Amino acid sequence: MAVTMNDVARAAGVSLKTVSNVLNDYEFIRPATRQRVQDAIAELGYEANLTARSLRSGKTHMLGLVLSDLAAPYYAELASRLMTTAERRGYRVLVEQSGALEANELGALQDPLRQLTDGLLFTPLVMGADAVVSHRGTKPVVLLGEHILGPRLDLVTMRNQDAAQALTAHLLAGGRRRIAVLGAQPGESAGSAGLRLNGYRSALEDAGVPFDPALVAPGEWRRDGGAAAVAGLLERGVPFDGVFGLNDALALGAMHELLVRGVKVPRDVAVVGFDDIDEARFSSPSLTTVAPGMDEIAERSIGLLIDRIDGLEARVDGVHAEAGFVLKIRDSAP
Amino acid sequence: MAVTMNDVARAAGVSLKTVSNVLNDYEFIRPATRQRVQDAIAELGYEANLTARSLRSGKTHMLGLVLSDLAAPYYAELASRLMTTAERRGYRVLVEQSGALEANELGALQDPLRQLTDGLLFTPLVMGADAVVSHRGTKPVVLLGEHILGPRLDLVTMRNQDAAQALTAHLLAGGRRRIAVLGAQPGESAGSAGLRLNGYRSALEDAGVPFDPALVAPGEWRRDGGAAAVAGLLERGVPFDGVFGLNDALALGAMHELLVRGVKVPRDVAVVGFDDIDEARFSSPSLTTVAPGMDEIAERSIGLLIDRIDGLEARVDGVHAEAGFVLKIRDSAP
DNA sequence: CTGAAAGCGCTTACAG
DNA sequence: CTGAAAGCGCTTACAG
Repeated sequence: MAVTMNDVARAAGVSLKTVSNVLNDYEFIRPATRQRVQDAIAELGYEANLTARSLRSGKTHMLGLVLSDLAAPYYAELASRLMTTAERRGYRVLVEQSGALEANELGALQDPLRQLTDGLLFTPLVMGADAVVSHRGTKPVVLLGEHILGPRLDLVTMRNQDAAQALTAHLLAGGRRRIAVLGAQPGESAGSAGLRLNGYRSALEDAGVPFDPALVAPGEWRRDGGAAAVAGLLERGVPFDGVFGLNDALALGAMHELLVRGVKVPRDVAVVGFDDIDEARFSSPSLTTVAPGMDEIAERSIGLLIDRIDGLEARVDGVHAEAGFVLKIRDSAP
Repeated sequence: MAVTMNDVARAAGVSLKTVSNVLNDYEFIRPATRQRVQDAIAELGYEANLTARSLRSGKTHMLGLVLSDLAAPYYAELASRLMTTAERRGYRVLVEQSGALEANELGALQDPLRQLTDGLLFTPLVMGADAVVSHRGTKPVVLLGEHILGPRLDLVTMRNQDAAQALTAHLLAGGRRRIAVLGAQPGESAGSAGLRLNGYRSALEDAGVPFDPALVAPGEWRRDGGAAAVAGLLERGVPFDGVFGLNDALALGAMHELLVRGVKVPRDVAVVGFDDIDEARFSSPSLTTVAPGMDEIAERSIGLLIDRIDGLEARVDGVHAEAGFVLKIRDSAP
């Protein structure tokens, strides 16, 4: 079998505890003793057994990450960054996909696999705040996004409303007056969709442009959802000269559909998205969008979660953090 | 603390072993006994401690997945599918990014974290076969992709050469004669790049078109790599009427760069990629590419790895599996 | 069919 | 500064 701490202790002529002390950087060890132990470790090629360590210590140094779909570009980029950030802090990330199904979101929260993590980064798309609070268990949970806002929940988010308002204002400044919104219900006011829609409405109001619910088209936040939503508007004969996809995937799908149907972008219709995924720089035309501070979101959510795990952050109320955003003006809406 | 098996045993009036038997679906238990145990489990809300189970059994029911970058669309889509497939078989996937750096690839292979997995899916981009063989350790490793071909290594791959040949033949049939290749060195013959380049050359040969090394441009397999590679060709004044991006990201980046510079696609230059990522359907123009059987790759690699773990697959030589491919003709190269 | 015991490889009070 | 002992919560031979 593998080399154990016992083997190391025997080889170094010390007790188990002393080996453990060396391994855990305990301060008060005689240098000579420490050296003997380290030599024995090197010679035997000893490697700590992580499972045994977890069983005894109750710590795993893993963080869970629950998101709807890792194949969605925004989540893929976010997950990649979260993993890099966590690694720098000595943690690994275990990803789970919920498919944006309420049963799976609840399942992820109650999954026995949470035993293998010290805390959870959770992006609930359908679960309500109360349900999260009552099922989150005893380990720290930090929410990403904003479907859910509960005073008792930690949350790291982006400036959805302000960024959406800035995007819409940009379209209005370019002379657009009938701006379709893709990915929301007309009356929606909660969650990322609702907040972004609010921002859109504020910008309209500021410009004295009336809100037309006929311009709001629901759709899955994917490329095919954007294509279908814009196709629906065209087929219903709703006139528009701008499109705001509530995320880049929606906007890119919509842009494709417009171009296929011979509608020129941006001449006939200007298009903007939200997220600034890498693809936005390389679409044709390139996509005007907003960069929601993904690095900051990754940094702060990992930091907050680890602080909760370590007990460095002990506020009973939820901590709320919000990243800054940057408008990215490109060719789809110059 | 949490409810343990001991608590359950006491509540049910049986021994620890009997509880364990019930939990592990041991066959020969008196129905009444099983019932009493199950009632106790339900009543106490007992949940098995996965760490303790792993420590004792040596199994974790986790698979490692090492890839270069989770934010790359092909890998994001692959990882998503591998996770779904593994879950159906009772396994979870722990992802690690190597950044395509040899040190990180080696690090992933030797990472203590491998203790937490029963086997590894590994996509080496720079490591050689010998290095993998000598550092893979004792647990099963299945390779994805083909930078590496060693008779002693399990490998699940795609038909790189045949698919590349079919794509190139399609461009040739459309009358293109000077087809640039992005993402390879002119003399490359190993790895995905080499195999795809071989396919390209076979198709040229079949058509009696001479191979021109000046048409082969290296570049990172990303959108920006494709844009830079095609810009280089244009600036060097190399004439071409077709572009084969060795993956979709390269092709999409190149297409963007061409369009920005006023080169019409497909009129002036036809563009094809490789992978059939979701984005390929929604670019403008949509991208002609090849779907390399990702579902099949996910299914077979997970299946093979689990068979190795369970000892159901015991061949000493590496098992090699190859998924089928489908050409996707779209507007960038009709 | 079920039980009592050992042990997976660590960390953690408790002594000294 | 270091040691001997207990124990985290399971599974696994070994008996019977």
